[in-house]
Amino acid sequence: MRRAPEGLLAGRIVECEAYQQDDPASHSYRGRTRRTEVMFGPAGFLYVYFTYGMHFCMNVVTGDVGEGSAVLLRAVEPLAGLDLMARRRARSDPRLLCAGPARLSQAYGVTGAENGLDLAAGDDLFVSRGRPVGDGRAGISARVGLSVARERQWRFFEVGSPFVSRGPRLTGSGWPRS
DNA sequence: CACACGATTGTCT
DNA sequence: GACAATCGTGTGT
Repeated sequence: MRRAPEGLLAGRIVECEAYQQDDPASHSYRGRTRRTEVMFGPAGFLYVYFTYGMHFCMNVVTGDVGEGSAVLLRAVEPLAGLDLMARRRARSDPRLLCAGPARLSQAYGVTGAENGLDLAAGDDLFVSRGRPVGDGRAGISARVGLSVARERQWRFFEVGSPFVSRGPRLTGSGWPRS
């Protein structure tokens, strides 16, 4: 849920990935740096990183203080504020509003300014329990876009949802098996 | 200080 | 499927 001056946004998380410190693919793998500072803080805070010179991606910090773990939010099923999302994304197809970590951040208006935000502190940005993924609809696969640690099946998504991002490119054109 | 690269996306072939 | 866009970050000299 996102409450901003421009309007109210709501969505249901349908895809995410886990990253922890003992994980070559994690930003926290090589220890604490200025960029990964938030990852090593308490759980429930927002870790936003900037990549490819133009994109922001958001994570929810999950571990104990000093640990360096987080969950990357990769896709959301838009529920409210689709018009605002469409304006920010310059696209109106609901399936392309929040399907992908950078698309999601753009639709939600999340940038580096939100890095380190306490998700439990107020109602500007937070995660709450919504409609759960149905029985047998929880997909598991390797994480997307990595060149290392491909053996770790730490991507979780709702099978068949039109709102998830594309599957791992290196494994072919189809969806990974659940 | 120099340099290679990235938890991506959009567009074109 | 291929590739450009675009710059902060981490590493090495």
